[in-house]
Amino acid sequence: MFSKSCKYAMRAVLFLALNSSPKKKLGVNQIAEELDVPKHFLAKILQQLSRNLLISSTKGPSGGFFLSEENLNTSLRKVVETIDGPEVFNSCILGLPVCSFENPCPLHFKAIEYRNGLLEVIEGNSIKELAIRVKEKKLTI
Amino acid sequence: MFSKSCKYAMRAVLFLALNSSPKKKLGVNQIAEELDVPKHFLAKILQQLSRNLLISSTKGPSGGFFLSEENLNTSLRKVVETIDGPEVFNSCILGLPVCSFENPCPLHFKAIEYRNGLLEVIEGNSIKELAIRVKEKKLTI
DNA sequence: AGAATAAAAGACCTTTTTATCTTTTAATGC
DNA sequence: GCATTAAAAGATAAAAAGGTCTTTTATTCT
Ligand code: FES
Ligand code: FES
Repeated sequence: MFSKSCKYAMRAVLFLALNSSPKKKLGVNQIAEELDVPKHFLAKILQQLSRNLLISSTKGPSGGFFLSEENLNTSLRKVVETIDGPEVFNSCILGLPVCSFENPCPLHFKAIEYRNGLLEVIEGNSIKELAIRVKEKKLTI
Repeated sequence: MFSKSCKYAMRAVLFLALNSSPKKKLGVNQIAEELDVPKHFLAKILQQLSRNLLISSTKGPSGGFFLSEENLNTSLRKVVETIDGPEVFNSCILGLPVCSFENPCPLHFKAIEYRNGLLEVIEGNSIKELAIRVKEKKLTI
Protein backbone atom coordinates (compact mmCIF):
# COMPACT_ATOMS: atom_id res chain seq x y z
CA MET A 1 0.00 0.00 0.00
CA PHE A 2 2.37 2.68 1.20
CA SER A 3 6.03 3.04 0.32
CA LYS A 4 8.56 2.90 3.10
CA SER A 5 9.17 6.63 2.73
CA CYS A 6 5.50 7.20 3.22
CA LYS A 7 5.34 5.06 6.31
CA TYR A 8 8.29 6.92 7.81
CA ALA A 9 6.60 10.19 6.91
CA MET A 10 3.35 9.32 8.62
CA ARG A 11 5.05 8.11 11.73
CA ALA A 12 7.33 11.14 11.89
CA VAL A 13 4.44 13.55 11.51
CA LEU A 14 2.50 11.88 14.29
CA PHE A 15 5.63 11.86 16.41
CA LEU A 16 6.06 15.58 15.83
CA ALA A 17 2.42 16.16 16.65
CA LEU A 18 2.91 14.43 19.96
CA ASN A 19 6.34 15.69 20.92
CA SER A 20 7.02 19.02 19.31
CA SER A 21 5.63 22.51 19.27
CA PRO A 22 6.74 25.85 17.85
CA LYS A 23 8.72 26.32 21.02
CA LYS A 24 10.01 22.78 21.24
CA LYS A 25 11.59 21.79 17.99
CA LEU A 26 13.09 18.40 17.31
CA GLY A 27 16.19 17.52 15.28
CA VAL A 28 16.25 14.70 12.78
CA ASN A 29 18.53 12.78 15.07
CA GLN A 30 16.01 12.64 17.86
CA ILE A 31 13.14 11.71 15.59
CA ALA A 32 15.11 9.09 13.71
CA GLU A 33 16.37 7.55 16.90
CA GLU A 34 12.97 7.47 18.50
CA LEU A 35 11.27 5.91 15.49
CA ASP A 36 14.24 3.73 14.68
CA VAL A 37 14.52 4.78 11.06
CA PRO A 38 17.64 5.73 9.06
CA LYS A 39 18.34 9.33 9.87
CA HIS A 40 19.66 10.65 6.59
CA PHE A 41 16.81 9.06 4.80
CA LEU A 42 14.32 10.54 7.20
CA ALA A 43 15.94 13.93 6.73
CA LYS A 44 15.13 13.79 3.03
CA ILE A 45 11.56 12.95 3.73
CA LEU A 46 11.16 15.69 6.31
CA GLN A 47 12.67 18.20 3.90
CA GLN A 48 10.15 17.15 1.30
CA LEU A 49 7.31 17.59 3.75
CA SER A 50 8.72 20.91 4.83
CA ARG A 51 8.97 22.19 1.26
CA ASN A 52 5.33 21.28 0.86
CA LEU A 53 4.41 23.12 4.02
CA LEU A 54 3.09 20.06 5.79
CA ILE A 55 5.59 20.40 8.58
CA SER A 56 7.61 23.39 9.78
CA SER A 57 11.29 23.84 10.40
CA THR A 58 13.94 26.36 11.24
CA LYS A 59 17.68 26.16 10.80
CA GLY A 60 20.42 26.91 13.19
CA PRO A 61 20.89 26.44 16.91
CA SER A 62 17.66 25.57 18.68
CA GLY A 63 16.24 24.90 15.25
CA GLY A 64 14.55 21.75 14.14
CA PHE A 65 11.25 20.36 12.96
CA PHE A 66 7.87 21.01 14.50
CA LEU A 67 4.22 21.35 13.63
CA SER A 68 2.53 24.72 13.53
CA GLU A 69 -1.11 25.04 14.50
CA GLU A 70 -1.90 25.04 10.81
CA ASN A 71 0.14 21.89 10.26
CA LEU A 72 -1.78 20.20 13.06
CA ASN A 73 -5.07 21.03 11.45
CA THR A 74 -4.37 19.40 8.11
CA SER A 75 -5.00 15.76 7.35
CA LEU A 76 -2.54 12.89 7.14
CA ARG A 77 -3.83 12.24 3.68
CA LYS A 78 -1.88 15.23 2.41
CA VAL A 79 1.28 13.79 3.89
CA VAL A 80 0.64 10.49 2.18
CA GLU A 81 -0.13 12.06 -1.16
CA THR A 82 2.89 14.32 -0.98
CA ILE A 83 5.17 11.33 -0.61
CA ASP A 84 3.45 8.61 -2.60
CA GLY A 85 1.60 10.71 -5.12
CA PRO A 86 -2.09 11.36 -5.52
CA GLU A 87 -2.83 8.00 -7.11
CA VAL A 88 -2.32 5.87 -4.02
CA PHE A 89 -5.97 5.92 -3.15
CA ASN A 90 -7.14 5.73 -6.67
CA SER A 91 -5.43 2.85 -8.38
CA CYS A 92 -6.54 -0.69 -8.99
CA ILE A 93 -5.30 -3.22 -6.50
CA LEU A 94 -4.71 -5.66 -9.35
CA GLY A 95 -2.86 -3.09 -11.39
CA LEU A 96 -5.49 -2.57 -14.06
CA PRO A 97 -4.93 0.67 -15.94
CA VAL A 98 -8.06 2.19 -14.46
CA CYS A 99 -10.03 1.42 -11.35
CA SER A 100 -13.70 2.11 -11.82
CA PHE A 101 -17.16 1.02 -10.87
CA GLU A 102 -17.87 0.40 -14.54
CA ASN A 103 -14.93 -1.91 -15.13
CA PRO A 104 -14.22 -3.43 -11.74
CA CYS A 105 -11.64 -6.10 -11.16
CA PRO A 106 -12.49 -9.10 -8.98
CA LEU A 107 -11.20 -7.37 -5.86
CA HIS A 108 -12.57 -3.92 -6.65
CA PHE A 109 -15.48 -3.75 -4.24
CA LYS A 110 -13.61 -5.13 -1.29
CA ALA A 111 -10.63 -2.98 -2.09
CA ILE A 112 -12.74 0.14 -2.29
CA GLU A 113 -14.29 -0.63 1.03
CA TYR A 114 -10.83 -0.91 2.52
CA ARG A 115 -9.51 2.25 0.97
CA ASN A 116 -12.51 4.15 2.18
CA GLY A 117 -12.01 2.77 5.64
CA LEU A 118 -8.45 3.99 5.70
CA LEU A 119 -9.42 7.33 4.25
CA GLU A 120 -12.01 7.70 6.97
CA VAL A 121 -9.18 7.56 9.47
CA ILE A 122 -6.53 9.63 7.78
CA GLU A 123 -8.78 12.17 6.14
CA GLY A 124 -11.69 12.31 8.53
CA ASN A 125 -9.40 13.38 11.34
CA SER A 126 -6.87 16.16 11.59
CA ILE A 127 -3.34 15.28 12.54
CA LYS A 128 -4.04 16.84 15.90
CA GLU A 129 -7.03 14.60 16.46
CA LEU A 130 -5.09 11.54 15.41
CA ALA A 131 -2.32 12.44 17.81
CA ILE A 132 -4.81 12.76 20.64
CA ARG A 133 -6.18 9.37 19.82
CA VAL A 134 -2.70 7.89 19.75
CA LYS A 135 -2.06 9.23 23.20
CA GLU A 136 -5.40 8.24 24.69
CA LYS A 137 -5.44 4.75 23.29
CA LYS A 138 -1.73 4.23 23.78
CA LEU A 139 -1.21 3.40 20.13
CA THR A 140 2.25 2.72 18.76
CA ILE A 141 3.89 4.87 16.12
CA MET B 1 -0.24 -3.99 -1.18
CA PHE B 2 0.78 -6.46 -3.88
CA SER B 3 3.94 -6.32 -5.98
CA LYS B 4 3.61 -6.01 -9.71
CA SER B 5 4.68 -9.62 -10.09
CA CYS B 6 1.91 -10.66 -7.78
CA LYS B 7 -0.68 -8.66 -9.65
CA TYR B 8 0.41 -10.24 -12.93
CA ALA B 9 0.30 -13.64 -11.28
CA MET B 10 -3.23 -13.22 -10.00
CA ARG B 11 -4.51 -11.97 -13.30
CA ALA B 12 -2.74 -14.70 -15.24
CA VAL B 13 -4.15 -17.41 -13.02
CA LEU B 14 -7.67 -16.09 -13.40
CA PHE B 15 -7.12 -15.80 -17.11
CA LEU B 16 -6.00 -19.40 -17.25
CA ALA B 17 -8.98 -20.45 -15.18
CA LEU B 18 -11.27 -18.81 -17.70
CA ASN B 19 -9.53 -19.69 -20.93
CA SER B 20 -7.53 -22.84 -20.54
CA SER B 21 -8.05 -26.47 -19.69
CA PRO B 22 -5.89 -29.58 -19.73
CA LYS B 23 -6.83 -29.95 -23.38
CA LYS B 24 -6.52 -26.29 -24.26
CA LYS B 25 -3.19 -24.97 -23.15
CA LEU B 26 -2.06 -21.40 -23.57
CA GLY B 27 1.40 -20.09 -24.42
CA VAL B 28 2.99 -17.19 -22.58
CA ASN B 29 2.65 -15.10 -25.69
CA GLN B 30 -1.10 -15.37 -25.75
CA ILE B 31 -1.49 -14.70 -22.05
CA ALA B 32 0.94 -11.80 -22.06
CA GLU B 33 -0.71 -10.24 -25.06
CA GLU B 34 -4.19 -10.62 -23.67
CA LEU B 35 -3.31 -9.16 -20.27
CA ASP B 36 -0.93 -6.63 -21.75
CA VAL B 37 2.00 -7.49 -19.56
CA PRO B 38 5.67 -7.98 -20.52
CA LYS B 39 5.94 -11.49 -21.82
CA HIS B 40 9.37 -12.54 -20.62
CA PHE B 41 8.58 -11.22 -17.22
CA LEU B 42 5.30 -13.07 -17.16
CA ALA B 43 7.11 -16.23 -18.22
CA LYS B 44 9.28 -16.07 -15.11
CA ILE B 45 6.27 -15.65 -12.90
CA LEU B 46 4.43 -18.53 -14.51
CA GLN B 47 7.46 -20.74 -14.09
CA GLN B 48 7.56 -19.89 -10.43
CA LEU B 49 3.90 -20.75 -10.05
CA SER B 50 4.43 -23.93 -12.01
CA ARG B 51 7.35 -25.01 -9.84
CA ASN B 52 5.10 -24.51 -6.86
CA LEU B 53 2.36 -26.59 -8.44
CA LEU B 54 -0.13 -23.77 -8.51
CA ILE B 55 -0.46 -23.93 -12.27
CA SER B 56 0.34 -26.71 -14.73
CA SER B 57 2.39 -26.74 -17.88
CA THR B 58 3.81 -28.98 -20.55
CA LYS B 59 6.60 -28.30 -23.00
CA GLY B 60 6.75 -28.89 -26.68
CA PRO B 61 4.27 -28.49 -29.51
CA SER B 62 0.72 -28.03 -28.27
CA GLY B 63 2.25 -27.42 -24.88
CA GLY B 64 1.59 -24.44 -22.69
CA PHE B 65 0.10 -23.40 -19.38
CA PHE B 66 -3.21 -24.50 -17.99
CA LEU B 67 -4.99 -25.25 -14.75
CA SER B 68 -5.68 -28.78 -13.64
CA GLU B 69 -8.80 -29.55 -11.66
CA GLU B 70 -6.61 -29.50 -8.57
CA ASN B 71 -5.19 -26.12 -9.49
CA LEU B 72 -8.70 -24.78 -9.90
CA ASN B 73 -9.66 -25.92 -6.45
CA THR B 74 -6.93 -24.09 -4.59
CA SER B 75 -7.19 -20.50 -3.40
CA LEU B 76 -5.71 -17.39 -4.89
CA ARG B 77 -4.12 -16.72 -1.56
CA LYS B 78 -1.54 -19.41 -2.30
CA VAL B 79 -0.67 -17.69 -5.52
CA VAL B 80 -0.22 -14.41 -3.69
CA GLU B 81 1.87 -15.92 -0.95
CA THR B 82 4.04 -17.81 -3.42
CA ILE B 83 4.96 -14.60 -5.16
CA ASP B 84 4.95 -12.01 -2.40
CA GLY B 85 5.78 -14.20 0.55
CA PRO B 86 3.66 -15.23 3.50
CA GLU B 87 3.98 -11.91 5.31
CA VAL B 88 1.83 -9.88 2.93
CA PHE B 89 -1.27 -10.34 5.02
CA ASN B 90 0.48 -10.10 8.28
CA SER B 91 2.55 -6.96 8.35
CA CYS B 92 1.86 -3.54 9.77
CA ILE B 93 0.57 -1.02 7.29
CA LEU B 94 2.76 1.63 8.91
CA GLY B 95 5.81 -0.61 8.81
CA LEU B 96 6.06 -1.27 12.54
CA PRO B 97 8.18 -4.33 13.26
CA VAL B 98 5.17 -6.29 14.48
CA CYS B 99 1.48 -5.92 13.82
CA SER B 100 -0.58 -6.96 16.77
CA PHE B 101 -3.74 -6.31 18.70
CA GLU B 102 -1.62 -5.60 21.76
CA ASN B 103 0.54 -2.93 20.14
CA PRO B 104 -1.62 -1.54 17.39
CA CYS B 105 -0.62 1.37 15.20
CA PRO B 106 -3.13 4.14 14.49
CA LEU B 107 -4.33 2.39 11.35
CA HIS B 108 -4.28 -1.13 12.71
CA PHE B 109 -7.97 -1.78 13.18
CA LYS B 110 -9.04 -0.33 9.88
CA ALA B 111 -6.19 -2.08 8.14
CA ILE B 112 -7.10 -5.41 9.66
CA GLU B 113 -10.65 -4.95 8.52
CA TYR B 114 -9.40 -4.38 5.00
CA ARG B 115 -7.04 -7.28 4.95
CA ASN B 116 -9.75 -9.56 6.23
CA GLY B 117 -12.10 -8.32 3.56
CA LEU B 118 -9.58 -9.13 0.88
CA LEU B 119 -8.82 -12.49 2.41
CA GLU B 120 -12.50 -13.28 2.44
CA VAL B 121 -12.45 -12.93 -1.34
CA ILE B 122 -9.20 -14.61 -2.23
CA GLU B 123 -9.25 -17.32 0.39
CA GLY B 124 -12.94 -17.88 0.87
CA ASN B 125 -13.32 -18.83 -2.77
CA SER B 126 -11.52 -21.30 -4.94
CA ILE B 127 -9.93 -20.07 -8.12
CA LYS B 128 -12.69 -21.84 -9.97
CA GLU B 129 -15.36 -20.00 -8.04
CA LEU B 130 -13.61 -16.69 -8.58
CA ALA B 131 -13.43 -17.37 -12.29
CA ILE B 132 -17.13 -18.10 -12.42
CA ARG B 133 -17.83 -14.85 -10.66
CA VAL B 134 -15.61 -12.98 -13.08
CA LYS B 135 -17.56 -14.38 -15.97
CA GLU B 136 -21.00 -13.85 -14.50
CA LYS B 137 -20.37 -10.33 -13.31
CA LYS B 138 -18.32 -9.42 -16.33
CA LEU B 139 -15.40 -8.38 -14.19
CA THR B 140 -12.15 -7.23 -15.73
CA ILE B 141 -8.85 -9.04 -15.26
C1' DA C 1 31.78 39.70 13.33
C1' DG C 2 32.63 34.90 14.27
C1' DA C 3 31.78 30.25 16.02
C1' DA C 4 28.44 26.84 16.47
C1' DT C 5 24.38 24.59 15.16
C1' DA C 6 20.91 22.39 12.36
C1' DA C 7 18.20 22.13 8.23
C1' DA C 8 18.55 22.19 2.97
C1' DA C 9 20.46 20.52 -0.93
C1' DG C 10 22.95 17.64 -3.78
C1' DA C 11 25.89 13.89 -5.08
C1' DC C 12 26.42 9.12 -4.53
C1' DC C 13 25.82 4.35 -3.52
C1' DT C 14 23.18 -0.17 -2.66
C1' DT C 15 19.47 -3.19 -3.00
C1' DT C 16 15.25 -4.69 -4.84
C1' DT C 17 12.09 -4.83 -8.40
C1' DT C 18 10.98 -5.06 -13.00
C1' DA C 19 12.19 -6.42 -17.53
C1' DT C 20 14.78 -8.54 -21.56
C1' DC C 21 17.45 -11.80 -24.03
C1' DT C 22 19.69 -16.27 -24.83
C1' DT C 23 20.41 -21.02 -24.14
C1' DT C 24 18.78 -25.46 -22.64
C1' DT C 25 15.45 -29.09 -21.99
C1' DA C 26 11.41 -31.67 -22.88
C1' DA C 27 7.47 -32.99 -25.64
C1' DT C 28 5.16 -33.72 -30.17
C1' DG C 29 4.40 -35.15 -34.78
C1' DC C 30 6.27 -36.55 -38.92
C1' DG D 1 15.59 -40.12 -35.38
C1' DC D 2 14.73 -35.44 -36.65
C1' DA D 3 12.61 -31.02 -36.97
C1' DT D 4 9.63 -28.19 -34.50
C1' DT D 5 7.59 -26.20 -30.70
C1' DA D 6 7.17 -24.28 -26.19
C1' DA D 7 8.44 -24.13 -21.39
C1' DA D 8 12.57 -23.95 -18.08
C1' DA D 9 16.51 -21.91 -16.80
C1' DG D 10 20.06 -18.64 -16.59
C1' DA D 11 22.46 -14.44 -17.46
C1' DT D 12 22.06 -9.46 -17.92
C1' DA D 13 20.28 -5.06 -17.79
C1' DA D 14 17.37 -1.07 -16.70
C1' DA D 15 14.67 1.35 -13.38
C1' DA D 16 12.96 2.38 -8.95
C1' DA D 17 13.31 2.39 -4.09
C1' DG D 18 15.95 2.82 -0.22
C1' DG D 19 19.88 4.63 2.11
C1' DT D 20 24.44 7.35 3.03
C1' DC D 21 27.61 11.10 2.93
C1' DT D 22 29.23 15.82 1.97
C1' DT D 23 28.61 20.58 1.13
C1' DT D 24 25.89 24.72 1.50
C1' DT D 25 22.83 27.94 3.69
C1' DA D 26 20.42 30.07 7.34
C1' DT D 27 20.04 31.03 12.26
C1' DT D 28 21.44 31.82 16.97
C1' DC D 29 24.40 33.11 20.52
C1' DT D 30 28.52 35.02 22.24
S1 FES E 1 -10.71 -2.01 -10.54
FE1 FES E 1 -9.34 -3.10 -9.31
S2 FES E 1 -9.53 -2.09 -7.44
FE2 FES E 1 -10.94 -1.00 -8.66
S1 FES F 1 0.04 -2.61 13.92
FE1 FES F 1 -0.06 -1.46 12.14
S2 FES F 1 -1.44 -2.57 10.98
FE2 FES F 1 -1.38 -3.74 12.76
